[in-house]
Formats: sequence, structure tokens, C-alpha cells
Amino acid sequence: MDFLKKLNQAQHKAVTAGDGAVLVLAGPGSGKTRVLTHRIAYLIQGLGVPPYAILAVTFTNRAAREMQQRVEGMLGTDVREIWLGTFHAMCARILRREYAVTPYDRNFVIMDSDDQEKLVKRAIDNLRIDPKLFKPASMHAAISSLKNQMLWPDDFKPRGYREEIIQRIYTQYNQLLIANNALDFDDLLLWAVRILEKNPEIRQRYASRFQHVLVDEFQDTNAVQYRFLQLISSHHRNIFVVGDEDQSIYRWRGADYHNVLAFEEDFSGEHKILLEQNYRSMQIILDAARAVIDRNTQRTPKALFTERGGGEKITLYEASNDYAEADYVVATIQQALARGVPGSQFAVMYRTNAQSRLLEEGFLRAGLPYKLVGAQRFYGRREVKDVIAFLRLAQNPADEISLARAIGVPPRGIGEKTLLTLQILASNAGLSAGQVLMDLGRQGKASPFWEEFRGRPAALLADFGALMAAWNNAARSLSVAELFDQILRDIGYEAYIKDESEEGDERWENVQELRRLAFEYDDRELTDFLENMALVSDQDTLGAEAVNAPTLLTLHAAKGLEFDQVFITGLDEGLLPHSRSKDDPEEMAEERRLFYVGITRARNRLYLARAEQRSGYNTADYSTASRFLDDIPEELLKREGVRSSYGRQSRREVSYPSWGRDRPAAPPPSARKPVEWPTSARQPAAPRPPDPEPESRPATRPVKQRYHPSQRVRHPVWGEGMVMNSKVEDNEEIVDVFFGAAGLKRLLASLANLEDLSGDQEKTL
DNA sequence: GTGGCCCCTGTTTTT
DNA sequence: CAGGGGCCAC
Repeated sequence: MDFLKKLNQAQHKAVTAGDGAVLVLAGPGSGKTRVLTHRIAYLIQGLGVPPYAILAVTFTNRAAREMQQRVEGMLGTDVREIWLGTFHAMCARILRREYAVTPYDRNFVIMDSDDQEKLVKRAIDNLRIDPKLFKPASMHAAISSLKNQMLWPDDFKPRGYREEIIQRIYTQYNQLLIANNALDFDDLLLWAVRILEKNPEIRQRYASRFQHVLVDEFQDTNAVQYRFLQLISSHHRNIFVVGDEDQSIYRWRGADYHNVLAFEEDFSGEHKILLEQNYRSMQIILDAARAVIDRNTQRTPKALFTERGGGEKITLYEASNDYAEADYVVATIQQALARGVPGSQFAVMYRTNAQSRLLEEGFLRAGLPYKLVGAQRFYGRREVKDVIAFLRLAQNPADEISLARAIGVPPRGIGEKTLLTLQILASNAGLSAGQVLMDLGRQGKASPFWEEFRGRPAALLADFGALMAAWNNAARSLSVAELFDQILRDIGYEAYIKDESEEGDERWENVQELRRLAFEYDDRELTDFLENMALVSDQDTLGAEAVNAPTLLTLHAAKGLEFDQVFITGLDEGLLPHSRSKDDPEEMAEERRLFYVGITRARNRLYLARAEQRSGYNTADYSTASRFLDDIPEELLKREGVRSSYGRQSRREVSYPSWGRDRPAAPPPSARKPVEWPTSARQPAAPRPPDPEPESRPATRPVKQRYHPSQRVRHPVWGEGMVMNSKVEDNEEIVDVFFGAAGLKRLLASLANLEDLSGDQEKTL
């Protein structure tokens, strides 16, 4: 086992740790994936554990694929017998086998988010609830949040009217899912846990099979996933988890990094191993990262170090607007490309997907190729969803969301009214709409349902029903690709979608791309194909590996990746940290972690960028620099752009973006100055615009700063609160405090009479 | 029943 | 600003 020799001491200790529970806390770039893959190889080759007795779970398909490839590379053998995949995929696999103890049958489909929301809408309509008062999107979010907390409709005790309504919608929505033989993402986990909990013999079968359970990104587990791990490892109790609290960025999805702490209690006799050596980044990048993350409390302190000393200063480019920001990024990359740097070494990151647009336009204008990760690029396309709907219908005729979509493609003269009649008829007969349709198709006039649709609609329905029945049969005998072709032929999809326009050609091209994917499933079932379509979705961009081009991606999507040169854009208050996080210290801490994740993706060079003004709609008129920039020591930075000559921007007027639309614009003088890249970067210091206030640089601080973020304080009127931010300006300490009762307040420390409660802060852990 | 137009609203991250 | 839903005309 030569591969062990290449590990450092901590890594080696982790990889060869004995049985029981092992917790590896791994800082960024410390070889987390390496440890996981080596551990698997060690178990198989060193300890003789059979591959089928190993379960390794990740959060993304990309991580799973990478692990599989690396392990195969190390062992030189096929390791497909390992259960290696995402939580969702592993749970789906269990469900596909154990469906008999659920209300589902083997052909269940997995609903994507769009379909989930449509089903919620249907639940709301069924209950005669006003969808304007209880919006499907927000109801869907509420339901998902409950599911993530492992609460079934009956477990949840509503407090107040709104929650009662939520409970009713949740109950109805779950019933609809079952009636449609469909599960949502959360259900995959929830049902897997339920099966294991309620069926001791099934639990025993899986728990005794998996001698070793390994978990990646453990800090991102939610309550359900945590429970799943407990159950599945309950026999052998060998569970090996790696994670990093500082990289927990999925709180909104129910992830709880406190699971790291719970792990130490729940899985007794655990070893804890810290990986602190970073092999990725230059020292200067780690310094910045550390300055940013150190502001968060509630973390295991890690002494991250690297032997990659030094490094170039971090560039902070302040653009006057977002176009200039994008131009700066593109031009900087373009210059490097001209020097022969490969495009694939660059990544451009941002907080929200919408930010990618200007960047894309910039790249297009410059004639540079780029890779875009995620953002519904392919799977969200109408034509792709159309074809998938037909395939899903072929597999599972009970899927009414797909039926509703498919029956109107191309338009067949069957509208909402007919569909409603059909649904009522079906439910009276105790059947699904699909079954009624197929009966009409098979029996025509002889069908007991024929009479119910007088005249024209009956024939139309029967026609479609006949097609459905044929596809349903074909799904059992034909390969995925053959079925694909048959469906497209039957409905004349090519003619329908190719409407002489360029857009039509593009759509058809997408259909062809989907067909190529279908061909890869030649030796597998339709179920597998559809399951992958539902679970793989965006992150693993298709065939992107080959292109030598910069990658554009969200900060979330960047986790687990590394690049030579990283640009993080949009470092403005309201964007990063996002305005939706401003009232909640926990969420604010997560925004900080997100920035930390972004910084630590960089190997050699880091660029930060922001724009004083963002175009488009409804954004703030003039934004302030992100508070996180204040935490990076000035000596690590090289400033460029609009304010480069003034240094740190005064934060006197911290204002959140007004999401309203009628704010009178009062541009700061500097923003009126047109700035063109790249000249501006080299511009000599422009004369300072008139400014009523003297620049307050942090250099001299006669007033001592007494408060820091996350500190707990008590105010005589507003009670207990948490300090969000504090700064010294004009000899005054200005503190932003979030009070549970009163919200965010800005106070002068000298006047506010705040009581420091930080002594009992540990309790909140 | 279908297609087109207008208004409204919602604005984060994703398996 | 853009996508979705509602409303109107064919």
C-alpha cells in the first residue's frame, strides 16, 4: 500500500484510524477528499473489507464521481460495488428496493422543484385556500423546511393560524405525492429513514451489510441525514466523517453544523483528528481567509498553515458600476490569457446566479469562451422538460404533473376544463387520470368512461390515452433511447419544436443532447435515467471538462473546488452579505463562511471586486463595500479602481440596498466620474471630490472599541441583543445591535448604556 | 381551447 | 427586468 506513504502524519492517522467513530475536521485544502479516498482504498486493500460493505455518502454528484474515479485509480479495479453517491441517490436506491413497505410502487418518479411547486399549488387549490394569501412558493419552502427537520404532517404542532394552514397544505401535498406515485427531494431521505426506523429486519439487513460508513461534508448534514447515518451505521458502528464547520453554507436547507458537536456525543468513543496543513493556497490568501473567518464564534479553532509562503497581494477592484466590474474581470483574464496562462485556471464567483449575466456578456463581447456551472442551463429548458415529462409518463402514468404538461404538447385541443372533468371522473372511480386515459385508449367506445365525454373530447382523450398505453408498454421492452425516439415520432416533436427560427433550431439541438444522454443508458432502465435526470441536474455540467476556459459559478457551487486564480465579485453590502441575511446573526455568520469558502478556493491569486452602483432593477442606488472587506488587513490588499487612491471607504453611511423603487438618487460624487477599464486602473489619483467629513482612517483610534460582532449585550429598553457590527468613527464607537424584540438598532456606545453579557456567551453553544 | 398581451410581483444559495 | 398568471380576442 504505497499510497499511504504520501500522506502527512495527521492524514495518515485519519486514514488508518481503527474501528468506531472517527471525526476528521479538515480545513480547506488540507486533503479532505484525499483522506476519504485513501481510507476507502485502505479498508479494501489493507483490511480486506469487501467493496459492497462500504457506504460512502456525499452531497453532490460531482464529489461522488470524483471519489469513485480516485479510488479506482488507486486500486486499479472497478469499485462499482461500493455504495458511493449522494444522500439522495443512496436513499432512492434503498427505496427502489424496499418500496413494498411504502405506499409507493417501484416506478415512482422524483419531482423536481418546479413540479413540487405545481403540486403544492394544486394542494392549495384543492383545499380552496387563496393562493394569493398563501403563496405556493412560500408554502413549498415551509413544507420543505418541516421535512428537513424530520417533521411529518402529524408531528408538527401548529402555533397560530398560518401554521394551521401550512399543516393542512402539507398533509394534502403529501397525499398528492402518494397519489402521483411521486416523491420530492426531501421525501427520498424521509422515507428512507422511516423505512429503516419502522422495519427492524430491513434496518438490520442494511446496517449489518455496511461495515463502514463514510461521510463527506459532514457539517452540511441536516436532521434527517444525521438520523439516516445513525440508523445505517447502527450495527457495526464504524462511521468516519469529515467536515469543516467553517464551510457550512447550507443552513437554509436545514443543514446544521452543530451535528459536528452532536456527533462527539452520539457516537461514543470517537477519535477526533484535525487536518491543519493547507496544500492549496499561498500564505497571503490564508491570511485573508483567516482574518475573515476569525470573526465567527462557535467554531473549533484551527491553526491552518501552509508551506506555500508569500504570494502576491490580493487585488481589490472597486468599480463604479457592475458593467465596469465585469469588464475588469474579463480584461484581467484576457491579459493573462495573452501571456499564455490557460483559461481553465480561472474562476469567477458570485453570490447570486443573476450576477452571471453581465459576466457572460463580457466574455461574449471579448470573444472568450467560458464555462457556466448550474443555473438551470439545460435541465430547466422547456424542450428538455417536455421530453422528460413524456418519459416520466411512460414510466409512471399516475404522474399528473407530467400528464398536464404532456397532453398539451403539441396542443391537442384538450384544455383545462376537460382535464378537470377527467380528474374528477378518475378520482370517483378510484383511479388515476392516466389510468382512465389509457382505458379510453384501449377500449375506445367500449370504455365505461366514453359516455362521460360527449362528442369531440372523448376521441381526443382516447387518442392520447392510446399513445400513453403504447409508451407504457414500450417502457418495459424498449431501451431508453428507443422509447425516446418512438415518443418523439408519435407526437411529431421535431416539426413542432423547429419553427424555422434560430431558437427552434437551438431547442432541437437540446433535444438531441438529451437523446445522447439517453443513449448512455442503453444497458440500464428508464427508472435509472429519470432518477439521474432528477438528481443530477445542474452541477455536473455536461462535457465541460474538455473546454479550456474560465469557470463562472456561484460561491455555493464552488465548494470543494480549487483554481489557480479566483475572482470574487459583488463584494457589496446587500449582495455579499446578502440583504436577506442582515437581520439574523446566524445567517450573517453563514454569509461570512460563504466568503471564506470563496477565498480558500484560490491557489495563487485572489481578486476581489465590487461595484458602487448596480444596474438593472430594484437594486440599491449606491452600495457600500461589503463589511467583510473591512476584516481583511490593509497590508494584504492592493487597491484598484474608483477609490484606489483613498483607501478604505468610509462606512459612515452604511445603507442597505433599498429594494423599493422610488428612492431619490443622490449619487456620491465619485460615482459620477465615468470610469473606463482598463484606463481607470492606472489613472493617477483624481482630485478628491468635495466631502463634508474628514476621512476617518482606522489608523488613529483615540476611542477604544468595546464591542465586537456576535457579542451579547443588554439594553435598558430593548433587552438582550447581539452585536452585529461595531466601528469607531469620529471618536465615537457606533454599534449595530440586533434585538430579538426590536430588530436591528444603531447605537452610540457612549450613550446607549449597554451591559456586556459576553460572560455567559458559551451557553449558547 | 389557444395564443397573445399586459400587469404584477418577486427577487439567494440547491439535492 | 423577466417570468408567470390573468384576461381578452379569435
